[in-house]
Amino acid sequence: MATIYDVAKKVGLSVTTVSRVLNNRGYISEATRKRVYETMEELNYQPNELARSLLRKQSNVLGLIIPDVAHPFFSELASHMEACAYASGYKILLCNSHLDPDKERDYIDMLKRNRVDGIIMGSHTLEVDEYRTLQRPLVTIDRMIDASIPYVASDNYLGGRLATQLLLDKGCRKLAHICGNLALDLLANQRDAAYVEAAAAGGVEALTYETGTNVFDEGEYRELVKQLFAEHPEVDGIFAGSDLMAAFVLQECARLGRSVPDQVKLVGYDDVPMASWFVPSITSIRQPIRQMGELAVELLLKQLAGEEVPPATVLPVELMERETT
Amino acid sequence: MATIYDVAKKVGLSVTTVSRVLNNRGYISEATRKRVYETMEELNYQPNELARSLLRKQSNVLGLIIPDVAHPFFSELASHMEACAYASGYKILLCNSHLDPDKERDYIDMLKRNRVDGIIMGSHTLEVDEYRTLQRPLVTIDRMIDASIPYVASDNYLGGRLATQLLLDKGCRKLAHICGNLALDLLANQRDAAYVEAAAAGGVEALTYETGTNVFDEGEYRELVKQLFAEHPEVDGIFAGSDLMAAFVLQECARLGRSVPDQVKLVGYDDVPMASWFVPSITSIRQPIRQMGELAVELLLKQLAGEEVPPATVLPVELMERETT
DNA sequence: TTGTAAGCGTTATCAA
DNA sequence: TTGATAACGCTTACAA
Repeated sequence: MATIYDVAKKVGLSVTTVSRVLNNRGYISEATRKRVYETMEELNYQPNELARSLLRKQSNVLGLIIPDVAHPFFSELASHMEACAYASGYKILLCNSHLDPDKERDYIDMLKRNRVDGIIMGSHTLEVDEYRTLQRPLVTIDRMIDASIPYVASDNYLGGRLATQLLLDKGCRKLAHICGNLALDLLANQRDAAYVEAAAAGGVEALTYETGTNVFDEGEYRELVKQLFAEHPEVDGIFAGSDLMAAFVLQECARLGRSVPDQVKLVGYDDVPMASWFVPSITSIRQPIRQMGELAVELLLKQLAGEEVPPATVLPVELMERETT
Repeated sequence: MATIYDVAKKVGLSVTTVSRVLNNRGYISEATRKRVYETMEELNYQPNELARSLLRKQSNVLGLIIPDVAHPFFSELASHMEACAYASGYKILLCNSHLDPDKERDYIDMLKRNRVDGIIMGSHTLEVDEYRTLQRPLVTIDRMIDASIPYVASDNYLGGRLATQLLLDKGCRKLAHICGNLALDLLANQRDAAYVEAAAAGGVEALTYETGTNVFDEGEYRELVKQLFAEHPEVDGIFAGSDLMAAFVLQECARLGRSVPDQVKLVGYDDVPMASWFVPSITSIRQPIRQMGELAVELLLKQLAGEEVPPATVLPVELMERETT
C-alpha cells in the first residue's frame, strides 16, 4: 500500500504538504492541492487509519456487545446502530457475548486494546466495577448498571401495563407472563412488576414463568411453554416477553388445538417485523428499536464530544393490536 | 491508558524486556517475567493494538460486507462468522451495504484505510475490477465475482431441484418460483434454472416472479405475492426464495382462504430457525449457514497464512420437510 | 505557502 | 538475559 511518503515523493513535495491537503488544514495553493489529489488517485493512496488513530488517540471505532446478533431484536438494533455510526464516520466492532462472563470480559479487554472510542452494552454479566473502570464512554441498552453509566431503554413498565390491560379488557380470567430470567436484572423486569400490579388491580390471577439465564435457546423456550399449558391448562391470556416467545406460544396452542384469540389471547413484545408475519399476526408492544439504536450511538458520540448526557433515556412504547387478541 | 513505558519504568526495566514478556519471545528470567506481569496488572495495562498493527502491518480485523444484518439469513451468518473469527483472535467490522453501490464502495475504502486483513463479501454491486484491485484477501458468499476470488456457497442447483421435485411429487400442477432479482447475478440464480428444468421434465407449467433489486423490502414482497395470486389463482405449488418470502405466501394464502398444504403447497429456502416457528411449519431447503460462515472465515485466514484455497466451495443442502407440503 | 523533525506505542535488530 | 534505537505511517509545532 502506498504511504504518504510515496505520494510526497511522486508529487515532489514534503509529506507535510500532502498531509495538509489530506486534512484540509493550513494554506495550500490550488495548484498544489490539485496535483496532490491527482497523485493520490494515481497511487490509489488510502491514508493509514491505524497510524492516524495512534497519533490522535482516537480510533473512530465503537464496540458493540450484545448477546447474539442472530436474535431478531438485536440484529435490528445492530443494523440501526451501524447505519447511525456510519453516518458520523464511526465503525462498529461486533461482539456476541452469548451472556458468557468470560467471553464478555475478554471482549471488553479486546475493545480496550483496540482503543475503541466507546462501547455500547446490550449485555452485562460482570460486576459493576468492571464497567466503571472501563475508562471510556459507555452506553447501555435496557440495563441500569450504575448511576454513572447512561442507559437507553423503552418504557418497560408502561409496556407491561398496556399488555396486561389489553388482556384484561378482552376478558381474560387467568394470565401468564413468560419472560426472561428476572435475576438478570434488566429494566425489562419492570414489565413483570407492571403485569403483576395490573392483574391484581383487575382481580385476575397472574402467573410468571421465567426462562433460564441462557441466551435464547429455542428448545428451552418451547419446554417452558409446554410446561405452562400442562400445569395451567385454564390460562386464557398470555403475555410473552418477546415476539419470538409469542411465536412458540402460537405453535403450542395450535398443537393443543386451542384457538387464538378465541380461547387464548396473546400479546408479544418488541414488535420486530416478524410479529406481523404470523397467522394470526401477533399483537405486540412496540419498542422503538430504531430510535433506541440511534440514540445509543448519539449518546456515545456526545460523550466523546465532551457533552453532558442524561443518565437515563426512556422512550415510549406503543401497543400494536393485531389478531392474537 | 498506561503504555509500555509506564510499565517499564515502574518495574525498573527497559521497554524491550517488557515487550518480550508480553510477546513471549527470547529469554527472560522467571523472576523478571513475574514482576512484569504483576506490574501490568497493577497498572491495568492493555497493549495498544493500533501501534502493534501499525508495525506488524496486520490488524487482525476482518471486514464483513452484507446487505443488512437485520435479515435473518445474514444475521445468523454474521453470528457464526463472528464466533469463528473470535476463536482465532480476529475481530469483525460490520458493514451493511443495503446493496447501495456508493455505500459499498465507501465501505471498501474505509476497510482499506483501516487496514483490515481481509474482507468477506455477502453483497456485491460494483464492477469486477473494483474487487480485483483490492490488494487483500477476499472471500465471497454465494457469488462468483471473478475466478481469482474464492467463494463459498451451498448447492443452489440441487436446492432448486429438491424443492421443485417435492412439489411435483406432491402432485402440484402449476408452479411459481418467487425469487430475488436475477439480474443481481447471484449463484442463487441456479435455483431458478433447476426449477425451470425440473418443472419442464415433470411436464408442469412453471412461473417465475422476481423481486426488484432493493434489499429486503417487506411491502414489495407482499405486493409480489398478491400479484402472483391475482394473476394466477390456479397456482398450487410455490417455491419461495427465502423462508421470509414463504411466510408472506402463508399469510396471503390465509387471507385468500386457501389452505396450505391442501390447496397450495409451499417450500421455503434457507431454513433459518424461523421456518419452524410458523403454523404450519415451513418446509424448507436448508443451507448450512453455520458451516458457510465458518468456512468463509477459515478460507480468509488461510489466505492470510499464505495457503492456497480452492476457488469454489459448494456445500450440500438438505430438504427439511415440514407441514407446508 | 512549504519543509524539518519530533512523537504516537509498539516490536525488531543489534549490542552488551 | 537485558538494553538502546530505529522503524511502522501519520500529524503537528516550529521554522523558513
